[in-house]
Amino acid sequence: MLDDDAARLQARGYRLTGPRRVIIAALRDAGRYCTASQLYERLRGRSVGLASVYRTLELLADLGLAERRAEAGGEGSFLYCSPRHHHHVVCTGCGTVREIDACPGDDLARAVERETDFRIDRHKLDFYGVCAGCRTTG
Amino acid sequence: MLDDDAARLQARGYRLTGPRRVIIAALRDAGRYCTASQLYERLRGRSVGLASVYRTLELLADLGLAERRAEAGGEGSFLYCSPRHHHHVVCTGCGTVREIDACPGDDLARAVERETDFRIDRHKLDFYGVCAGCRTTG
DNA sequence: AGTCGCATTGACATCGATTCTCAATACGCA
DNA sequence: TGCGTATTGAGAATCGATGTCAATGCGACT
Repeated sequence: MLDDDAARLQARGYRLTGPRRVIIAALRDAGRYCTASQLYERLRGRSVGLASVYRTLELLADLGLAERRAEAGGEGSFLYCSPRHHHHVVCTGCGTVREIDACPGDDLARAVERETDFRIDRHKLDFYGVCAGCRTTG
Repeated sequence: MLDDDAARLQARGYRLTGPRRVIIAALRDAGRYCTASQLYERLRGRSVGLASVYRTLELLADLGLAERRAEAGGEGSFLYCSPRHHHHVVCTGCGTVREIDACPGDDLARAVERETDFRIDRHKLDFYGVCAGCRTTG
């Protein structure tokens, strides 16, 4: 787990416990959306309870270190991500997710404000495609 | 319910039943994300079963006429939307959602392809802000 | 390094959303 | 209008997510 994450946890008064270290590391290393039970499986033998996985994922989402998504089957899944503004590219082949800097920017947000008379605060953008590895592998 | 929706259902071999008409109309008129039980409540007295609400929402999502989202509390919610390419503006005050034409376009997608070596197929963009009504109402 | 308070944990109970089951119904076609 | 079959409603069953609680261990303060 990154020092930055540890600092972020403790800045909010949370303790840096063993289970949290392990869960966060597993989510970060996965590099894709994971469900609580997937992480729980991956951590078998490390004596981490399923409830702690849920609690930690919830905590990360609250800290801005993870993003929650709706699974097709209704199961919730989480993606580790950095707290700065960024967007994602998701490989529809293998599920890998990468953060990107590309951003539509304020110009488009202002255009939307003119079109709708909303005051825009933030936006969320995801790209879907096929990564280099999945293209060559077939 | 719109004729276009009916055509789309039947083009895929699905029957245009009473419950489906009612559920689709309710979702469309809501103009925001709705959970199955919210729609079920709204249809009390019309003898529509909860299971049918779930089944119809699933069907709409499959037909591209509804978009699924993860609720904070884990409950799934659906938004009626048109099958053409579009994006959304969500009011963080009242929950109203409007479709917009504004789009980052292919230029940004190509920039992402250069940055990541992914082959981009599609993207999804949501704006969040406050609508005119919620600004004046406070 | 030792002690102590309290946040956190694991195991299991519980809750609640979603799906399954199945006989009854009604849509769409001839 | 009649028939075959997809669809329905009701309730059971499933399974993801959260609550409970005594035991544990993090970290602040000596």
